[in-house]
Amino acid sequence: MNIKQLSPDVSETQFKQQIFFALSDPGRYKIVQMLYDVGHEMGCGELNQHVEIDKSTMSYHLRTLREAGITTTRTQGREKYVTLNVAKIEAELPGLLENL
Amino acid sequence: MNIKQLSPDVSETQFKQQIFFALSDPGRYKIVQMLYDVGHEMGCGELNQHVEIDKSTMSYHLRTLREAGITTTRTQGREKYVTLNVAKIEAELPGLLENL
DNA sequence: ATAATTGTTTGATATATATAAAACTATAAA
DNA sequence: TTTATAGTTTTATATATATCAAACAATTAT
Repeated sequence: MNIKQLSPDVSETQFKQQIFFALSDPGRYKIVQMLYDVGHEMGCGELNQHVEIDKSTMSYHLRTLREAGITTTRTQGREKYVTLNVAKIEAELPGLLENL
Repeated sequence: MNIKQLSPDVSETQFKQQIFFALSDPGRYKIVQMLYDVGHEMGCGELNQHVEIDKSTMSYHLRTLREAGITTTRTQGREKYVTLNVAKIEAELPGLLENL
């Protein structure tokens, strides 16, 4: 039994709770699911084609995910590409993503 | 590849999202964690000793969990006992509980 | 019967959240 | 340089959520 099981770090628990919060919303759930399924980064516009929500709402959800450390964003020209931080999520909640 | 992976049932996704919602709150997170760790039903009062929140707030959270199908409640006399529906949760999100 | 207990419900309240329109920023195209 | 595109931020709004005090219901103890 490792130390993590005896007393999980507050920030670890916090990250888990942020993941749970993110996945409790249908829009964000679809975004995360989509990103995981395609297995690579996606442009915001591309994402928007698959998850039909207003662009400002999409931006709001993407910011939530980004600020929680669940995704990472890369800018190229005027487009932005979103990546799901799979390894980071798997480190805390192994097997979660594949069961969405 | 089974049918579930191709098109997960709406209600399954809904149940998952309810679990995520439940776990996004610190109080409910602790309740679920405690119930999982002890491995058997707990009295509400007993739970309240371990998770320090107002009794009415506790009741509110327990109702949320119960109505989401995450827990089951049994009444005996004037006391109530709460059980975590481990099998049901594991069926949708295997490995989740052990990683809280 | 009266009092103590166990837990729920109601009411009030403060805060958080999701949504979308409109204005805005930055880059690329014409 | 003007226009179009991609995405963000602001503003407004409606709804959801968490919290606790107080009243309540039900059971058990005195």
